[in-house]
Amino acid sequence: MASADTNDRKSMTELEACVLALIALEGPCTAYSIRKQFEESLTSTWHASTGSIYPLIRRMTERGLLDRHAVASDGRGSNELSVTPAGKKAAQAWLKAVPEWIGEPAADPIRTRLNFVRLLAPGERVPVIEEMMDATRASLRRVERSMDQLKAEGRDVDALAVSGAAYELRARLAWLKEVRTYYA
Amino acid sequence: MASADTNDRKSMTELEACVLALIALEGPCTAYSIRKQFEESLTSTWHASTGSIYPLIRRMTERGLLDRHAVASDGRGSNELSVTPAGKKAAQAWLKAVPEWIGEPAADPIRTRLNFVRLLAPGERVPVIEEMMDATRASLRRVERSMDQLKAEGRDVDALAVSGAAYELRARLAWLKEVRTYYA
DNA sequence: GGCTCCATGTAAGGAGTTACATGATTCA
DNA sequence: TGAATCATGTAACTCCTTACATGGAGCC
Repeated sequence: MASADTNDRKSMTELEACVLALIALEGPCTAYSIRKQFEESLTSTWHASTGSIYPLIRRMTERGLLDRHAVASDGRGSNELSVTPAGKKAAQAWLKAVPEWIGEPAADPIRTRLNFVRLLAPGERVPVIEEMMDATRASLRRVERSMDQLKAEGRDVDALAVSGAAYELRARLAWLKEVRTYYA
Repeated sequence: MASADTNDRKSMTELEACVLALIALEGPCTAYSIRKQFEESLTSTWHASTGSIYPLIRRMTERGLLDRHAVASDGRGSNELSVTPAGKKAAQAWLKAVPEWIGEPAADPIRTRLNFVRLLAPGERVPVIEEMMDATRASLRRVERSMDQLKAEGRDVDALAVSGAAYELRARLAWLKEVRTYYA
């Protein structure tokens, strides 16, 4: 049947797929620049620390998904990374194969915590909820600022992608407001 | 200065805190029942597989946060777990110490993927987006069903907690609709 | 000459996953 | 008596994190 070797490589982690897709989309770039982009990302989930990114790139190169070319003019040993045809295919396959679990609510540490808010003394609950609202509002401001900037740069597609986070944060705020009313 | 020993234990992971808070809230229960609760939870983030839950409980017991009592009447070696006073304090401290990052948008694999949707051929984008919408709708139905059931059981507090997920999913759908329009 | 950024990497360790292993209880 | 469920655990492995280590490039 199908060759278990070329096709059937064990599926990628989210981080691997994410890095691969990023390189596929943004063209040749260094590991360092990828790391920076993750660092500046609004969701801190993706840290892409050195200890994860360099081994990851080695793995992907060994699997034939990435190519690396030393930048001749740079004495620092810079490597430009680009996707191989197989790498591009893999990134597209990752996008097209929508897993069933993907529709699930995202893991939100605020929701997790609020499941247990009754552990606090009655008077302590509302202040905690309000701290969470403040943190969410601060985050929302950052997201909106980032959207404005992207729009100003004419990067409407990226602004639209980021707006997903804004939708989420506004929904969270609406919910927290309801929860606060309940515990007030 | 402050005793580094009693107070200063390295902060808990989300899973540890979650298990601790769960035991604190739901009273004595077995590791098995905790595992079941996580399995049935609507967010599959928390698997709490045997390989994580049992070592975790041992760690927490060693740290003096949990107590375990063998259930005498059970020949299966069942252990009832309960929180120690220190454990309850730790759970409350976890809830009260709202970290700055908590306001950030949650890591949503759908948002992650949609950042890269331009990697697909133009005709492939909308179908993928619609699959994601379907998956989200299915999830929303499950969440709403679960809320109805909780309300029917008079567990309004729990229903309110779950409704946070409904808010998030509806926001995601609204955003996906906008994205679909853009790519249509 | 020294500071900051660019750039790549390793080492030790933690936490979680899957798969395996074992055995009691309950119910048809 | 056999199957499903209750119940606890270990072993091997993967990935990620933090902290460390190294050195060139650009600028004042």
